[in-house]
Amino acid sequence: MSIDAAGLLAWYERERRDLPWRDPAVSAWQILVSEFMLQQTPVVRVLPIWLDWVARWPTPSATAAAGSAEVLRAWGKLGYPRRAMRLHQCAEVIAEHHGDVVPADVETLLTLPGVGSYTARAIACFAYGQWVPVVDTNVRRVVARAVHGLADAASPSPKRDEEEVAALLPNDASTPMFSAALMELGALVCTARAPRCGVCPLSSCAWREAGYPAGTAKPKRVQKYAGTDRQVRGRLLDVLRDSTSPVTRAQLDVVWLSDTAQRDRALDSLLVDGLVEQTRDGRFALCGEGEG
DNA sequence: TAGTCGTGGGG
DNA sequence: TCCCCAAGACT
Repeated sequence: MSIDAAGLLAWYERERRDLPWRDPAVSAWQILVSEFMLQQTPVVRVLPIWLDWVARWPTPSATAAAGSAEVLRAWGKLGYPRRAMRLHQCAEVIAEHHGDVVPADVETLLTLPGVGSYTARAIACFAYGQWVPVVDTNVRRVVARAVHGLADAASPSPKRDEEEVAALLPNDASTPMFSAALMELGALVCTARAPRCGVCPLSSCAWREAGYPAGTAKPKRVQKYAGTDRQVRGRLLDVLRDSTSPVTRAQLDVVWLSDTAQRDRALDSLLVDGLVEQTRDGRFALCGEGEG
């Protein structure tokens, strides 16, 4: 079974969200920035950060010229701050080795820090209009349901997933819009929880035709957040983002009093990740403080 | 391959 | 309240 491209595209024209990075005037770099920010992060939280970001640093070289500490501050509480460091590194590589132009081919894109199988293809497709499959969690879910009649996608397998989606793509200039529409359908209608099948534009869906069978996949264990090292890291970084001068160990210690071993482990991991650095006098700061 | 890595909103 | 989830990458 294939996907009803005509129905999908008509629905997309009608219902698509008016997201700023979809404006045709937006540069490949700014699309790349949006893709980094959107990794595992809802659109509504990315919007304000992205708007400020591209106004402040519109090009890779402008981003590279900023210090990584300022980049981490601009990232704010978007989450997964290692993405901000990788975005900064990505800007440096593009500025230094690619003439300040985002590469257009998937192979080269895959060499960039923080660019994996999804992001490389999203840039090639949405920024450069290339015929390449773009497979994110939304696309995998839509295909699992509409094509295979399954409630949930199997565990990701990039090569296999991309081959399968490639076979569904239209062989014309509508490919980028088709991929954007598949993702949009997964985000707005064919959602993970409480899908809105009553308003689905697809003329055929294997899952619907099978009577919406429940999923059989074993429930993937959801990772807790409260009490984890990630929460401790978040609190430590919060202190460092709010201070333009290095802070003492004591100023960091107060954010996590219940488990000192865990607190030490979290701080050490931030140092290892290159998000935090220690000054010669033993205080702590965001990495790259004073640069840029 | 499975675990790690933030954060906050909604059911 | 608690739990699930949101345009993944990396090890």
